[in-house]
Amino acid sequence: MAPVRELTVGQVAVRSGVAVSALHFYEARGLIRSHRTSGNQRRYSRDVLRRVAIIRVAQEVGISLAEIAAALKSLPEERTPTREDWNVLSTTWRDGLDHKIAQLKKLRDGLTDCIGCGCMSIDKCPLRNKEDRLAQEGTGARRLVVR
Amino acid sequence: MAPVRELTVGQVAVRSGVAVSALHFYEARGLIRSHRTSGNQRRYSRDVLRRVAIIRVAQEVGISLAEIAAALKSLPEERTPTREDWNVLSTTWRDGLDHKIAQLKKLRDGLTDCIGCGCMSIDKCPLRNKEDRLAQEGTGARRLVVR
DNA sequence: CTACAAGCTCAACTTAACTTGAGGTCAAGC
DNA sequence: GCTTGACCTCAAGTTAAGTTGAGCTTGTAG
Repeated sequence: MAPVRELTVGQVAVRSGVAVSALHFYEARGLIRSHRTSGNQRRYSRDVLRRVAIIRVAQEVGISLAEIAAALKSLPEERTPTREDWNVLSTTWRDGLDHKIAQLKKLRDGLTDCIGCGCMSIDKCPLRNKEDRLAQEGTGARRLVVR
Repeated sequence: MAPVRELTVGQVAVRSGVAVSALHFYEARGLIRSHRTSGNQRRYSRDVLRRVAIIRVAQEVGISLAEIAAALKSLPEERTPTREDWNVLSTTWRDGLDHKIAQLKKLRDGLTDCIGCGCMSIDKCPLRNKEDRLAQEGTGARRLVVR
């Protein structure tokens, strides 16, 4: 088969692993774009596959569609994004991702050390940085804060 | 004031930073427990603060209430959980956390290294380990699902 | 002993992210 | 030319995780 230039919604669905209804939905939300045939059917450029891949991966790590949509705004609409375009997006997210990774590591490592420590006190305990003052004594808990 | 043995729902709310309605909700879902006064008001033992802290932290890293509820099942209902009890819980989650951390790293590193590389092909690319190969059917199964 | 903040229950509403269904159109193989 | 599967639109349903509100009860400070 000769290289397919444009993809139907069904093809995108199969190749991206995302339901047709979800693709419609993403389009309605402005995350992806398509143009229409004379018969009003959607056609996608191959770029859409990469976009959808990003959308899914980002979602899996807890980024909302709204945030993803905002980030994708940095990509050009008219042309296929260049490496540089993607780089901008990636650096936009990098800090947030670094933070999230750090948080998860702390939770993973801290869960065992801290959870049974009885340190439900002031902001020493990662699990208790709001204002609970009745308990005292914080054994060496690290901070695993959040957001 | 002598150390308070039991907490009202309002006190738990203030000290945990969680709304009263959310506490009711968690109780309905079996994540926390209370007993009632003769006048039908909830009273909580201090353990509930730690439970709620865990619930919030776990939620923030993307664990659903259902999963949290399942994990909390490993804690004893009748006595204050010991360090060992919490340890069981922590190791239960550790694998999931490890996996999630790996995912995040992939996204972080992959965004820069891979996203503009044109490698939307085989499983070399972290963002594309589903099966997209031009013209080769393959109704894709979803591979990179976490959780 | 009484006022009134704090509680209680239950139902309905909210947002996110989709899915399902109804009713109708398009396009490619025979 | 027809049949059939893929598409289209739009509305309504679904799940998670709560919030909001109405109507009624409790408990405690003065």
